[in-house]
Amino acid sequence: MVSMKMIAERCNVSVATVSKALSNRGDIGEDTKNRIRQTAKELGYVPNVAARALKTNHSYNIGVLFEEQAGSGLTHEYFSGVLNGLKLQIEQQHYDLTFINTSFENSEMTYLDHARYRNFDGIAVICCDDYESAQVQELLKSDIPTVTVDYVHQNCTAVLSNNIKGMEDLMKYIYSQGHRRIAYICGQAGSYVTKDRLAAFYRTAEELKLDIPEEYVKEARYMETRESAEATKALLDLKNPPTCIIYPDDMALIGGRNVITERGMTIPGDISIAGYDGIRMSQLLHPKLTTIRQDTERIGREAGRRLIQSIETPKTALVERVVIEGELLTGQSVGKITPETNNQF
Amino acid sequence: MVSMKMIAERCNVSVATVSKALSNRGDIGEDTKNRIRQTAKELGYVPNVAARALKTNHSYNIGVLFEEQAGSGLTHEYFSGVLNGLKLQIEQQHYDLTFINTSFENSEMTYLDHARYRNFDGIAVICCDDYESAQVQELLKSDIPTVTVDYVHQNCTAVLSNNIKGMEDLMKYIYSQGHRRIAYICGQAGSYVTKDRLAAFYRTAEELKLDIPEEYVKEARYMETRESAEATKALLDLKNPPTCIIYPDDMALIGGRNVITERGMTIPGDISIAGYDGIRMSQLLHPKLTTIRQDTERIGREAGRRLIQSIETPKTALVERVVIEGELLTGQSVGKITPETNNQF
DNA sequence: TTAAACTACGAAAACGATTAAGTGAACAAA
DNA sequence: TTTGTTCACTTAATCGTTTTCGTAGTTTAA
Repeated sequence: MVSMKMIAERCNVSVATVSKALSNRGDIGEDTKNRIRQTAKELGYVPNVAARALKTNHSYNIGVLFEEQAGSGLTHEYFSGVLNGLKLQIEQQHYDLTFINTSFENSEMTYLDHARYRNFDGIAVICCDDYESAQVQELLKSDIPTVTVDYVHQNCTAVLSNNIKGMEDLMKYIYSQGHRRIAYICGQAGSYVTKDRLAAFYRTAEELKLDIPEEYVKEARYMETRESAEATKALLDLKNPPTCIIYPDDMALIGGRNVITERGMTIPGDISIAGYDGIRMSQLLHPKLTTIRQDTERIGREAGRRLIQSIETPKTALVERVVIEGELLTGQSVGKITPETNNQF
Repeated sequence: MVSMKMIAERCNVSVATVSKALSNRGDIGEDTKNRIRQTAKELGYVPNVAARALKTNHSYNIGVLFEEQAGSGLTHEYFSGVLNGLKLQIEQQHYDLTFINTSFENSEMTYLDHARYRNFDGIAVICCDDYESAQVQELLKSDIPTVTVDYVHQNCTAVLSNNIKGMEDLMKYIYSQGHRRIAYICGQAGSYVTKDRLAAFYRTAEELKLDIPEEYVKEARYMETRESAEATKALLDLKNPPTCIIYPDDMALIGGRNVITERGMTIPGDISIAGYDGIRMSQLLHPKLTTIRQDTERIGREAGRRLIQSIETPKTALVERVVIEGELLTGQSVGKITPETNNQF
């Protein structure tokens, strides 16, 4: 490997001079600088990041926590979309992205230990089974600049998809189509996302003067088509079934959708359904799904931008709450219905 | 940050002794070793990977090339599945995973430069727009241990999904259901995957004594629903349309599926379709797709395992071709048809 | 008793960069 | 001429490890 030392010898200068020439700062003559840079290029010099990090304590590396139940997190379109946005943004700003190791078979390293070990300049927490766990909390409380997605911690800047507005938009659209009996299969309790959406669901219902019977709200984990199928069955079996069901996400919706079509009901003729996320597939299905598209790339990019900002100018760094708006995709899975339909019971 | 020096002072030994105690090698007394390890734990010592890498030239870090047309590669279920497998495997073996930077706005670093800069012990090439580009070739030819997925280079161990067997299985199953007029919308030429599948398609057709008119083979890029929709239209408009269409992948299939249903045709009543990949959604649709499930996690894991093997025992390292079998999911999108149907023209 | 061998540790160089402080030359001001 | 100031560069310390070699002290062999 070609080092500064070699360049220094070749140019008959000291290593310090080479450093100054390449980093473009410090006192150095114009012509020497050019001569050095030229030779560096000729020799194919690449700086040694380990040496630099050792000296400067600055790794230009961001750690990303991407914990995943069942080990399949990377294949979730929402999270992988966010990760992709994050990656694009930080690469643009000349940082690299390394996964925070989530395997502790033999080692006893915590997330924070791992972050220190790798000398991450900053940390992005994208997805995580249990934010309240000791390990994650230790990480969030640490003094390493950290940004979280869809989770709020006092110490960290958070980028949040506007689930409140999203749910509100969705509800109001459904209402505008004439629906008055709206059910909601929400994702697992304990998640911030669920909490926000559920609160928005109830609040909007109140605003619209809708009565939401207790049995209209079921729980099914995100992405779990079986659970959403079960919940759908329960809803359809009610004495007064809803005219529209909102699902935790587009994938979970499919589970319910299958139950509905198996029963010979049509969408949106006999019942309307709405999803969340706006995954690619949602706009390819027939009928196109009514859903909220989340701008995953934007979420990831904002997270990256803020994180690097707080790394590079710590004094001006604020703990911010950045909210990214979703977009209502009306699709065709929520149909127009007449008032009578709502009162058929 | 607590360093070896601090531990050394606290224990009244030299730094060298601490190093030996913690690395568990070298000559050292049993009791001193324990004393040192104890203090290290108490102080919360974490090794400094930069210093270690600088000295040993071993970063315990794997670079992954994940290049992505349109910047959305991470959301492709196949690739993200492979990446996930890779991540799981190498973390198990105490390596970390860092993305090879694909942004060159201001910098002029090539992939290889970036790999050298980060001192990657090994490289995994998971997905890549153009394997033949100078940059990628430079990387593959370099002396850094490298493993490729679904691409073969003389220097590198390759992990390959068995596209040949997969296509053969698919064809034979379709044939067994009575189909004799089988069309294939293949992915973009230039990809190894396409080449293999296309060759297998023709070879199996020959074996089955099937006649494949030239117009039965169309091209549409992977994941591109519009292009597959166009190709489907062309096929349906033929004087002698096929009774079954094989798509580049499950996602592209949806494009074709929509065209078919828009024309009022039923699947598999009026026409049969088959996909590839076996994405989650494929088994949730009605009818379930006939497709080949690729074992993405296994592919990723194998890639990781072989890569680390060739890093840690370079002498025994072979350039291997590891083939991972897919699995036929029969689904219901390919229907049984009678001989007459095949000869209706 | 003496030499050889072994044990347990320390001293010091090295990895490749950064950076504060120092130095000699050139030049300007007094 | 002397003094002070810039300029352009060098010296040398430093970051936290690893690793080779050296060396006391102890044990064993002759």
